[in-house]
Amino acid sequence: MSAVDIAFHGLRHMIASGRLGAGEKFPSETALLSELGVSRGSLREAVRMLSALGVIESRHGSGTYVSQLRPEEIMGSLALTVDLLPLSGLLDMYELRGVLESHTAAQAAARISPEQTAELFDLVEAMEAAADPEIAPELDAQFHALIDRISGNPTLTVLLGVFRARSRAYQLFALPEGAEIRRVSDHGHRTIFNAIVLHDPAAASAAAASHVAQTVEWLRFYQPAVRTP
Amino acid sequence: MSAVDIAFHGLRHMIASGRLGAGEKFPSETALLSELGVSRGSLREAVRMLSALGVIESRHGSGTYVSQLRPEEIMGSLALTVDLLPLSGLLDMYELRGVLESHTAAQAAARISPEQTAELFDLVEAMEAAADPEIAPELDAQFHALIDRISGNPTLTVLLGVFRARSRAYQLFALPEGAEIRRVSDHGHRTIFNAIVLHDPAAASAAAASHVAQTVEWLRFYQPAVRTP
DNA sequence: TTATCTCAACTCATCTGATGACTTTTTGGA
DNA sequence: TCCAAAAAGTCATCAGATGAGTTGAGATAA
Repeated sequence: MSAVDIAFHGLRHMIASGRLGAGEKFPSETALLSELGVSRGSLREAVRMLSALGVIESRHGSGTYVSQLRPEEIMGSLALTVDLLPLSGLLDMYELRGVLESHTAAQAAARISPEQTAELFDLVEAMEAAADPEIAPELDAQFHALIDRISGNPTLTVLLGVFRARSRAYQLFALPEGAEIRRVSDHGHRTIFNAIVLHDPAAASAAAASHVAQTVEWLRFYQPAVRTP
Repeated sequence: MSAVDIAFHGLRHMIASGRLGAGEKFPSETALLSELGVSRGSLREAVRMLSALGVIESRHGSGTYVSQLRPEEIMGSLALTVDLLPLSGLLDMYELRGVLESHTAAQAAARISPEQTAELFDLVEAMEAAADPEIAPELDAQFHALIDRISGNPTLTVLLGVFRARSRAYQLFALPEGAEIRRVSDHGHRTIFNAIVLHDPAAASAAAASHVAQTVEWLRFYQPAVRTP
């Protein structure tokens, strides 16, 4: 077991064993060095690992703390990695996304309030009216994010946000066929919207699944290159 | 932007930009130092971060490589973190698990082969017959894992495995009420099994959802302490 | 020629010491 | 009592040295 592994599991165990709870502060670097029996470099690498995973946070000048350990934060750690997956191996993940989108759409249909209905309506209208090819994808994301939020599960909201950001990088709307794709996409949004507003979970679920399936079709067919800013 | 951030995003960009593909080797530490303009310590911390996220791998004496970038590997990086979440904030995640279990059960019902049927049957029988309280949870895990595998999506298999490992740490069967819990649990398994064997996706989906919901009920009611080995 | 062994070069792993930068607490004065 | 400056504590970063594992070229023997 390497020095970094010792430090990593040592730190992790402090949380798993209940010695430290969410938000609590670790002993100082110096104290941890002697407790874990590794050098400062190894300890710092272990801290960075747990930090990348969203489990702990280091604050310069203050100390190192256990994070709030909220599921949505943990899922958020996927954001920087999902973008790196090649399109080829991504279809499994789209199946996952389809299942989850169906679920949030159904939940939203069951729970949406009048105020939220108005908000969602505004987004659909704005999306269909958007001429700017920069704005359309942004509204698209907002539309789906709002549905996720209405469904009431922050973890799912974050996870689907991660997936969606990945899709957006492909910029389907910017393809030569972008106009037609947008037309079909907007129609899909309208279908989802109608089902949700009518409080029809089954229809919303089916519409969302179909919407994702459509996206997968486009990606498989066009295989657009990712934008690398 | 801190030195580690510079190194982290620099490395990440080498993959995102396509300069390095899955399995390819990074330049040596020394070469990266001058390219990224940070010290060895900072570079190593950044490498560890990406390594913890499952994106790259360092091999002692050989070099640092991009991982295979398979979705299931990325999801696997959650294994060490989900176990740390407190029960209180875990219900959102169980909703996620319920949705996914329903899906894999339905998929399995649609796709199961005769050989797989026999295999699954053996597991159900063994589980109901298991007297040893150590073996029962293991067979339980195998039963669900097999269903996931039959459903044909490695990413989902890994993700659900992570969630299930989390549940197992609570050792419901070891409670005073364990015998009754096992009886109900085994009945749930039998229901799921029957639906899958009958190629009835809808029934399988419902049975799986109910099985997860039952688990959540138990956890909420008993709030057992985690086992910390 | 082919197979195997040896060793040098290359690579990551770890430790140590020193310095900088930021935050929090304490302290002293108004 | 309030506020600002000082001090203490903490993480951030760099640089150098040494250890340990891997790899491949070249020597050697079959």
